Formats: sequence, structure tokens, C-alpha cells
Amino acid sequence: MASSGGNMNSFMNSFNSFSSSQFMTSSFSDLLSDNNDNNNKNWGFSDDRIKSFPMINSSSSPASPSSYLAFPHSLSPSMLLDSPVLFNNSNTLSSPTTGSFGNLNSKEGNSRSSEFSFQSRPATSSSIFQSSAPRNSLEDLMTRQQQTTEFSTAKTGVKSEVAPIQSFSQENMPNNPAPVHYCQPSQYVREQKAEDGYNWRKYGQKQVKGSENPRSYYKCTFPNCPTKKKVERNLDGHITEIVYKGSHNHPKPQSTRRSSSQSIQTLAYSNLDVTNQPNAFHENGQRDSFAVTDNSSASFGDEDVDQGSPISKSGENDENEPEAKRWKGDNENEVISSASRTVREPRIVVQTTSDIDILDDGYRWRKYGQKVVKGNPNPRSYYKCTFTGCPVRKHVERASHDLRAVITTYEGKHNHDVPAARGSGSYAMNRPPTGSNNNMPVVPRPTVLANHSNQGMNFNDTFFNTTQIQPPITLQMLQSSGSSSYSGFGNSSGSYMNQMQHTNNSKPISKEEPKDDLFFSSFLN
DNA sequence: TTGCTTTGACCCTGA
DNA sequence: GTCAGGGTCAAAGCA
Repeated sequence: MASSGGNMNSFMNSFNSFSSSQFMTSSFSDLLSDNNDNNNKNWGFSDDRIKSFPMINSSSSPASPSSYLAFPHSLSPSMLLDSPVLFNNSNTLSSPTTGSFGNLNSKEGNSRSSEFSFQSRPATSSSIFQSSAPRNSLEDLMTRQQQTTEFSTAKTGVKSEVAPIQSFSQENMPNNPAPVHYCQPSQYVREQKAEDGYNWRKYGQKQVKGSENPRSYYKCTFPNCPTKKKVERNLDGHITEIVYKGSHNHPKPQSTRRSSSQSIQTLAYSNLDVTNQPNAFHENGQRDSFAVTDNSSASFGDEDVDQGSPISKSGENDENEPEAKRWKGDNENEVISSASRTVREPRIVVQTTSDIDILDDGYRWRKYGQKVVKGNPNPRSYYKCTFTGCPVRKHVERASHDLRAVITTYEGKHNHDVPAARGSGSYAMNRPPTGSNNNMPVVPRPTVLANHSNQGMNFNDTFFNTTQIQPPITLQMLQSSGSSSYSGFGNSSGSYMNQMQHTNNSKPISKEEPKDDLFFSSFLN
């Protein structure tokens, strides 16, 4: 566990290491295989593994968007669409994470194309689909990985329940020379059905208000499997967004309909989250400056998970939360559950709605109050740790400026270990999004633990000093480089990464005025 | 016959 | 209590 997260430096190094050049020179299969080696423990995100994931090239260049969008000719984005991203990292802040790039295939630039929400998942599967990745590599990968890796969609936004993913169109990517390959709608649809290896049955479709894109609802056809997903397509029939709900309670079916192309292993890049996740803490109470949370890392192979990995189990025993709640992702209770070891200090976590489910700290909480606090029209839910005698409390509220962002504040520290039911040590690190199996799509999402200096302090009587910000990155943010703290993905200033810097900063950061630069810098150091 | 999609209606939840 | 919106149900149709 300790290693799973690694420290901030290692993380950043990983990022740096994962320069575009490296990525470009490494075959996709190689990357996957490497990840596979550790998938049981680190889900591909342990220290070195991170290198395999081109999150953001911190130092060099604002990552050209193109680098994230290029796909091998043989690999159509559609193949990736349904894949439940697996980054199961456990604490995935899943979501919004997704940083998925929807509509990559949309040349016309449909309505969705204009929205790019990186949702805190800078490193997306799309990253892996560098044009350099030869088809052979991909096929190899499939063969070797045997469906162990899932690729979050490049073409669509794949997000876990909690993670809203949005589209990422070419036109939104300045200087994007890399061609985006996409298949025709028919092909797209066909492949879309099998790309994640599971069988789905459509049980509904609806026109959602505010969007011209119809939303389709699918259920996993496996008996008693609670997994569902909703898919939004634009008028052209291209998927603009996919949201997975729940987790498969069975191995991926050895479907005969899976053609070689369909069997493409999707590599899920879940949130690269390093948040106040439990994972961030070592057994001895020390915590890394940076930890990759469940959400974050790349979780690989739902099969691995389903077939005995601790992760799958953790997902199943995840409180048996009602699906509906997780699906909506608006129930703060869901937020609570991650495998954190000990809340060493109060902290504030800002994450997107989709993250709610994933913001699981491993402890059990009981809601004891709710109220609207001045300055924020959104109600603040209050929770207490249910462990007898444990003084820890936390409250959760949505940011007034962005409903997708949830601010979680911890008070005090646990005087006990993480409830066994919540998972074992590995669980802490690899635990999939709440209630979900590892197959939940999660996007890598870097998160940083803030305030090392506070370590060891007794926060029992006080609320927080640290802030963790994991705001969703939207196209708007990207486009408004000047005014937005999230502006410009790949832009050294004001990017999502910048936000990450915050949490690493030793001094408290107000949520109102995130120090983006600092946040970003932390990854570079 | 089986399995899947379509689609209008119903249910639930929140404002 | 009412309304609106999202999610789900289930009958009908299709392949």
C-alpha cells in the first residue's frame, strides 16, 4: 500500500518520465503488459507504473492535445467506448474524472464536442492511444492481457457513475495535427456493444432535458448483475458520454461475438487521484505526500478483479449500497467510503459529483445532520464515524460555484482501523469505486495530499487545514485560459495539474482561491 | 423461439 | 401538494 501511492515526487517523476517521447516509443501492449504485471497490487499505478500512463507532460510542453487523441487506424474509438474503465483504484475519485474524451470521432463537432470536461482525469485512455501505438501492439496486448485492461473510451466520455466525462473534440484541441480515426456509425454501434466484453441490454431511452442527445440505458445481461450504464449519443449516433453504474459481479463473459477487434482490451485510466485517500497513509501513520488513489490508477482487468482480487470483493461488499444512490452520485453518504487508513488531519476534498461514490475512505459513516450554510446554497451533509468512540466527523457539501464539485471536510482522526468489511490493505489502495467492481470506469486523477506539516497534529477539535481540490475540468476551463484556474490542459499554468499542486502545498488553501500554480508545481517537483 | 430494441407510461426524487 | 426531470418498466415489434 505504501508503495501503491508512492510519494508525490515519484508521482511527478512518473509523469515526467512519461514524456511523450517515451510514450510514443513504447508500444501500447508493452505498456499494458507492464501494468498487468502489477495489476493485482497496484493496478498499474504504483510508482513506476505510473510512467506508463501519460498523464500530463508536466515539464515539457503543454501536452499537445493531439497526443491524447490519436488512435491507431485499427483501433477505433468506438471500441473503447463502452469499456468500463477499470482503473480501479480504489479510491477513485472516480470520476469526473474521467477525463474522457468524448466525441473524438466527431469531425463535425456536434454539440458535445464543444464540451470538454477533463474532469480531473488528465490521463485518459486516449493517451495510450497514441498514434504510435501499432496495431500489433494492441492485438498483442489483447492476447496477453486477456481482457485485463480496459481502456476508457477515447471517443466518448466514459465515466463512472460518479464521474462525468465529457467530450473532447478535435477542434478543441489547438495544434492538433494528429488525425483522429473514427469508425462509421454503423461500425461504431456494433463495436460499441462489445468493446467492454460484457453484454448489455438496452432497457430504456430518454431525451434528457437540456441536451439534444438521447440517453440510452443499458443493463448487464448477466443474471443478477447490477451493472448498468447510460450512454448518450449525439445526433450522429456517436457516443458522447457513457456513465457506468455499479460493478459486475461476474467475470467478463467469453463472448463469442467478440471479434479480435472487439476484444480489444480497454485500458482504463481511472482517476489519478491522490487525495486524502486512505492510501495516502502508511501503516505507521505516516503518509505520502502523494498517493494514487483507487480512482486514480489504472485498474486493470476486471477479470482479475472479478476472479478473486481483493478489489472485486471490496466492491461487492461495499455496503450494498442501493444502486440508485450510486448512480445518481448525489448522495453524500456514498462519498464516504474509501480506504483510508487514518484521517490524520482534517482536510477538505473537492471533487466532482461523480467522485462522490468514490470518495470512499474506508470508514463507515452515519449521517447525523444537514444544513444549508451561509455562502453556499447547497446543503452540507454531516456525518459521524460509526465506530464506537471514534470522534471523527466529516461534512460534505457541493461547491456553490460548481455543483459537480464536492467539498468534504474531515474533523478529527480515527482511533481505530479501517473496518474490515471495507477491505483489506489492498482494498484500501485498489478498492474500486464504491459499490462497484473494478470495472467501473475511472479516470486517472492526480490528487495530492496537502499539508504534510500538519502530520501528527491532533485535529480532534478542529476542522481542517488542508484542502484537496479535484475539480472537474471542463472545456470552458480549458478555453478560458486566462481566467480559469483550470484553463488549458497541457498548459503549465492553470491546468488541472495546477490544482493538484494545491493539495501538496503545506499551507491551507482556501477553496475559493485555489493556488493552481502551486498545485501544479507539486507534480513537477 | 430467443434475445434485443423501441417507446410510452409509470415511479421516484427533489425543488 | 404539485410539478418537473430522470430512471425504470414492460408490452410490442424486429431480427
